[in-house]
Amino acid sequence: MTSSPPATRVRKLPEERRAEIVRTAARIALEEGLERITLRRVADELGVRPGLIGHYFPAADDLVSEAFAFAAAGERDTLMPDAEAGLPPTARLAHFLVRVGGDDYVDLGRLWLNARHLSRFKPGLGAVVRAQETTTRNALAELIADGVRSGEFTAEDAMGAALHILVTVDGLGSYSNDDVPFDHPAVHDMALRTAERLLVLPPGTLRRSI
Amino acid sequence: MTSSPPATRVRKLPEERRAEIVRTAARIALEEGLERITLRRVADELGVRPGLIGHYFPAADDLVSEAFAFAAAGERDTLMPDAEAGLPPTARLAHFLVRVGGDDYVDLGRLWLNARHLSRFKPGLGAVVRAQETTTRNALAELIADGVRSGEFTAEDAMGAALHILVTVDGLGSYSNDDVPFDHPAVHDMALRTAERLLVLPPGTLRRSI
DNA sequence: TACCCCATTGGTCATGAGACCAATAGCAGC
DNA sequence: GCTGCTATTGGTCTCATGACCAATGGGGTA
Repeated sequence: MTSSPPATRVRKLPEERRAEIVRTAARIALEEGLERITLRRVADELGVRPGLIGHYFPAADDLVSEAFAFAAAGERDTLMPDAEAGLPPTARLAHFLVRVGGDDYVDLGRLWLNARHLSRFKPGLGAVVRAQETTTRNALAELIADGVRSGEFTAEDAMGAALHILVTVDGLGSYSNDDVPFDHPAVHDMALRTAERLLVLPPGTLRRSI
Repeated sequence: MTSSPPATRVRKLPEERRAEIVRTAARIALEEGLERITLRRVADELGVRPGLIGHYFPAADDLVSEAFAFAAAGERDTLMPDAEAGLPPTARLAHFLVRVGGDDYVDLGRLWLNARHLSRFKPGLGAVVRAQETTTRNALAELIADGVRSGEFTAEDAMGAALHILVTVDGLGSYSNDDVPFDHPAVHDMALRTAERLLVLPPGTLRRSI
């Protein structure tokens, strides 16, 4: 009955184990929140001992920061189709904004809210958050600049337009944890409509371009 | 040396003690965050024993919710001058948006970020957050409706405009914990300029009206 | 003045966190 | 095949939390 489990000790390559730990922590962060990332919790998920996680991350906060960076970078790649994909800027922007406004975004919106708050207490996480914000901001500004060059968008200041759009996206993301968000026509597609106004696109262009 | 402090036991009226506890917890929340509200911490501030706080708040979460409600309601009264103050809608709106965009708002912006995130784990707090959002939303919509009635503003949908303004305010509030916010003309007075556009006011009207 | 309610004390207990460390066992290189 | 490095184990220690409770004494009331 009280047979202790085999406890067969598996030794992996350090990089492999480390990647596995970060990936697991990122999944926990997305599903349950950054504060649920603990040495014990990650260890349980991987079927190893907590001490091992501590071996790779002597400061638990570093694991939290890295997990957020991993999750945010991975999700951004999903949200913003690369220019290499061959899509025109209008379609790329539309993809981004539609997904960001859609139901699938709730987890990621929550994660950003989570990280932005937690960075108040964890300076390391704050640095990562700001770095991720910079990357997203630059990617969006670049996308807009592409559109201006191709004549699809009209904007004097691509970075200014990107910032404005992101403020709207983050503002809407503030309500990620409201189980019953306030329903009003003004908030429907607010990010899409804001982008169309800023880039001088006829209303409905973005949603239609998908 | 080891003289134990007198431990003079002060007995206060329940309502008085309770109010004192909530007020102290709200101050801690504003200065250090809602998660710093603990029975021990509040007890230390008041010079009483932790058990006493537990007596008034058998569930610690309820103290957190009430502290947030107290802080948010109190700060809103400061931010949004009442109609009774005799100020015209334009000046009242300008006061609100200037303060919300100013440096004094960081603490409150952080608190809202804090509460919106924490409500993921504390349903009771979530209900309070939504109630406070509703109150703010209605107050702003009412202010805008006043302005439309007096002919100062032009808006078909006062609630829609209020929502749009609040999304912008909350979006900007997302960056409350960034020690070095990204500096760009587009974010300067974004809330003010958004309000002027929505309410069909000449640019600069709001800031000038103070 | 005496009584009694209940605000307040001062503990205990269980839980879960991170940090730390000596012992162990995979596994690659000699 | 042996040896040495180190990934991994399995503990321990300390700290903070919330919940719970019996005893105490302040102060209004009879």
